[in-house]
Amino acid sequence: MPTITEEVRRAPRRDAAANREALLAAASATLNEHPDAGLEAIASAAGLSRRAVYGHFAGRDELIAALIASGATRLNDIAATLDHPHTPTAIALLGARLWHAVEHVQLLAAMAVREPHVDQVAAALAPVRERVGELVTRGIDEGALRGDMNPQTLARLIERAAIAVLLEASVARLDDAEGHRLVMLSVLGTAGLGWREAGALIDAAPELAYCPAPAGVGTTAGAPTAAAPADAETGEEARA
Amino acid sequence: MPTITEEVRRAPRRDAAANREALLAAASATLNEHPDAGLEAIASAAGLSRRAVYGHFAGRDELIAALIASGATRLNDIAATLDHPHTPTAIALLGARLWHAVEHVQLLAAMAVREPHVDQVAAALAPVRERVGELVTRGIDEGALRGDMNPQTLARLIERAAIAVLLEASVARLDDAEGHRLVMLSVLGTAGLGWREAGALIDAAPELAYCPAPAGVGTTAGAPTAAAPADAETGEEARA
DNA sequence: GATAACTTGCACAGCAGTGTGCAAGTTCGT
DNA sequence: ACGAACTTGCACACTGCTGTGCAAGTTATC
Repeated sequence: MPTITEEVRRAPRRDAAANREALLAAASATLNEHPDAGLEAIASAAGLSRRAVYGHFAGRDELIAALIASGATRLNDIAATLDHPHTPTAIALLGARLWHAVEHVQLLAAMAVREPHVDQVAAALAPVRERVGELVTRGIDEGALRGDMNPQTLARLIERAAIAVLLEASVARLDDAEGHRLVMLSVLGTAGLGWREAGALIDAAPELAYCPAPAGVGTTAGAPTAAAPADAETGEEARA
Repeated sequence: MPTITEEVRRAPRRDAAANREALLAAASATLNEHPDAGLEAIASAAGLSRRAVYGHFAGRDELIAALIASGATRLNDIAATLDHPHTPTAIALLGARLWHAVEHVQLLAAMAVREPHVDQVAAALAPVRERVGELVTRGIDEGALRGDMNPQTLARLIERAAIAVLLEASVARLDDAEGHRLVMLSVLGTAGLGWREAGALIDAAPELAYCPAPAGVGTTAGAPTAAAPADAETGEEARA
């Protein structure tokens, strides 16, 4: 007897939650290709009508807000559950991990420039920024990272370097292994390491080696023309 | 007697051209802060009414198109009138030169992500891309740049590294000298040089030294609340 | 100072998107 | 199979922008 307040109410239908997820997934996919896509496009990509969206979200902004929150959580988790005694390795590792969340990064990056959401993205991503800031400061103190610029600035540049590769991934058709290595190289280069040094570091550290996709899921960068349900890809699975 | 076809027509008023320039300048300033600003905002920033805009441009898109074209010309010129036997120096120099055209780069970068203009920006910027591609290829062949990635890819990453700094300039308040050095460091780092190596290179090459603003013009990054005419900045001056 | 060039203000049409209300349908849970 | 949960389709109001027409004003130029 699930009394909510004082009324006997039937449990919500299971497909409702499923549709909500479908909407989020479709929104993620659609907005990655057309960041200004309307609710119509998103809804129909999820196999629903525009009207149905308002049954799950208060409106467009709330839908996107949920998307941002979910993406940011993912990225923040990545940054939080990560460390390595050798700071450059830690930073490369961070880049590599981000590679496995490309779509999220791409989406967040797109929204970080679209007016209603700028502040929200910035706020939601504060933890990662914080973490990167720590790593960079530590690295500079150890003399393991470049000592010729402000830690804050360096942190932002590293962040942008990573994003640059992840965005480039959509243009140039990078396969998983390429992308994996490229983010690390780019990030390390920005961090001050010479290219041979960076390459050697990556090849030496087993943690940084590329291990092919765990299952058959496949982190596709080029999206499937939308309209593909693509269920479980919003907030699940996280293993080393 | 200025007969155009067969009618005697008075020469166009001089202030019309001035207003056109004012519009372009205002648009540049306004769009740099609010990339989605409407014609109303732009026009009034230029001291004109929205209606007057249509006397100079067919519409919003054409106004922006003009802006893009002008900005791209500037950047293409920079890339064209530039070379140095030492490839890394050439690349650093390119970065440094771009620093003196921050506003243009910022604007172009913003428009390169706004739907109606994506293709146009890409097309207009082809020459710079071409040039960067040449330099990178040359550098790799010489062994002066990193040899661990596709030239095309490296070129794009260097491009993005430069843009990253120029965008960061708006956030962190970088003064001219800082920015100048930072772009070069960032670009060289992405190109594969270690940070000490890059620093040494910059300090050694007199071409790369920062020489303060030529006149009292000042390439301000933080915009002057718009409404500033800022006349000659469309397509002039190019020296070695 | 006449006159064309240019600006203004307003009114209007149009478009694309959002958010709502409601009646009718479909589908899941019990 | 009943009923609630959920979806649909349509209609509508509303917002914020673009683009146009026109009459009346201002201003540079001849």
